[in-house]
Amino acid sequence: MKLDEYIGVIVKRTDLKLNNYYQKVCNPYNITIDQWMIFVVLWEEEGLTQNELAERTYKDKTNIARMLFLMEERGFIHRETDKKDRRSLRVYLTEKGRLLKDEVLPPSIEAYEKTIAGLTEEEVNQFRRTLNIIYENVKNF
Amino acid sequence: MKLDEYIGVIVKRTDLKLNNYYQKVCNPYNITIDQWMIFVVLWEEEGLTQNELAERTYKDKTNIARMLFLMEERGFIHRETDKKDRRSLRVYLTEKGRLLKDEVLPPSIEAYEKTIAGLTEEEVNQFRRTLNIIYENVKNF
DNA sequence: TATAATTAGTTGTTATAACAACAGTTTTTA
DNA sequence: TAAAAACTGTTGTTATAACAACTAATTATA
Repeated sequence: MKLDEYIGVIVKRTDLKLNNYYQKVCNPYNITIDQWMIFVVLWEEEGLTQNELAERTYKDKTNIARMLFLMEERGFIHRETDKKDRRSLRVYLTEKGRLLKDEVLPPSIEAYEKTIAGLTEEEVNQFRRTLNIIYENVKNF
Repeated sequence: MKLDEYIGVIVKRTDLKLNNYYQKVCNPYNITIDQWMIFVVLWEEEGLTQNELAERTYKDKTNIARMLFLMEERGFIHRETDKKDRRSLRVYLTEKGRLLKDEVLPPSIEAYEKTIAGLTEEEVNQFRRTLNIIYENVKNF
């Protein structure tokens, strides 16, 4: 079986390019693509715990912790210990982090449009469905 | 726009799980999933240069060099300077690397089957086509 | 043919991914 | 209610990803 026939290989190949592309969209704002993911979540809802952020971004809590450390250091977010459960840290945007939304969101959406250029809406939906089946097939291994 | 709506995000999410899955298939043989990719290429054709390997695995030549360094250290491959072009290193499997093929290939193919479980052949083909369009859309940014 | 440009691979740096082990806190349960 | 179990986040480690800067070898060109 040739390398390209493995679904994992072509998904990874595409993921890397998508990453590069979205990273370039983020570069003018000096954020990484993974920080961008955290921002997209926080722009919708602040005050999540690190665990909740990890779930929503499909990332490991270990790595989320380190990303948030960098984002805090750079003044985009701050973290507060939950009063009721002192194990949890709740994550809030700073003014700097909030202001980024209006700058970063338009080019993000534009990038999305370019990603699906040449595809019909039905093709995109079918793609999402199939990708989801594949995700479900492998997620518990 | 919600995080999950971005194609890049759901592709990455699936890629990570696929990676985890294939890594678990590789674990019994003490190789990483990225080393597995290099093996799959070398089992088909030895004597490629590092650049050629980088192209075929869609990886950066910098990273390929470091992966091959580890694989050489662990006795899976060896590298020989090309006689005609002394800049190039050609990569060959050792006996240890070659013997791995019969062990690793069957579970790899089995993993592929599990990946596409519940999908028709046409759905898989359509998925490959759409993924390819997305890849082409973003690869040059 | 001497110099410039290109090519192949390496080294250094910053960031993410996964996993194991750990500390402190909270919840279960015996 | 005291001990055990579960939970939240951190630290340490190994490996990959991307990029810039570099060495050495080869090819192009003036």
